[in-house]
Amino acid sequence: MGKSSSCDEPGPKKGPWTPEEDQQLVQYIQQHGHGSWRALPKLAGLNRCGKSCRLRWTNYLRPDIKRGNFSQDEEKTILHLHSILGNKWSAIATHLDGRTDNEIKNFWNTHLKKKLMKMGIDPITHQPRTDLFSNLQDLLPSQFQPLDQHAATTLHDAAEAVAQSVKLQYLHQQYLLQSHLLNTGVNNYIPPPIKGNPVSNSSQYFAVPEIDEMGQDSNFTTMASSLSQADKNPPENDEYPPWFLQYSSDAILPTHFSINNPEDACCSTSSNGGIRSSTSCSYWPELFLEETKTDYD
DNA sequence: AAACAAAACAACCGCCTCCGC
DNA sequence: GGCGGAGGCGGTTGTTTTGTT
Repeated sequence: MGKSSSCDEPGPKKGPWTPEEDQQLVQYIQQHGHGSWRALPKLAGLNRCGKSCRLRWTNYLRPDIKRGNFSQDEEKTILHLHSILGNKWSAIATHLDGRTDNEIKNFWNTHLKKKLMKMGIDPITHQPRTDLFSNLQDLLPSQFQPLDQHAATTLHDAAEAVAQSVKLQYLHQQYLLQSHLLNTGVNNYIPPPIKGNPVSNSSQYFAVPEIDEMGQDSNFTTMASSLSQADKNPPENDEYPPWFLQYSSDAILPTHFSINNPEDACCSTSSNGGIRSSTSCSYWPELFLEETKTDYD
């Protein structure tokens, strides 16, 4: 720590590399190998510090570097590995041929992080952003707070809140399933059976607003549709990533709301004068079970 | 077409770990 | 075991490119 390096000394050029410098560096390494990075600049006739040369070579000039946009598969791999490894860019890079840690890091910071946040997922923990839900609660008028006895009389606003909640859950579920799919290498993943009382397999249950705007792809739409089907070949519990199981046990659908507008959300509700109601959600395995409320009166 | 903003990317910096002495 | 040099890593900054008004 605090040691001087060749880069700390005054003299060596900094900033963007010129094509001539690139050529000099490539030529030297091709002929002699890089050897000692510290000694390389002098030997190659470059007015750069060794560290700068190493970075330029490993991040840009190396012949095996893959340029261009990240593919869907690469994106999924990064998401999955990041959920396990965190910001260990070099470790992640070892799983992606031709991609450098720097490139992956940049891609994460400029694309994936924002994408996850947009989906309501904390990019650090890969868990749902609970702050969104607490904010949602804050936004509700006081008469709609969960314990309020009269909340059920204003179903429309409550349903909107649930729809938001459900949408975020849905988007998160997409993410989990994509990650699981990647993890298991299964191309036609059929989720486990749905507990409770699935309402129907009507397509309306997949009409979640703004899915396309949130980066939905057609493959996943197909997979999501399969969620309403009967169990065919469910994976064993231990095949799920740990965070999937944890999330599944932490269903956060508000329990004192009722929905009277199923096409606005992914749930269906039967109600009894707005006082007693039940809500069934049909396509999140073990996540949205049938909720029956009887405590209002 | 110009100005400005946002996004993307390359490069730098400080710190850490490893390894030889 | 301690020290110091070299290389590596992750965070951050600076520059360039692209998009928008």
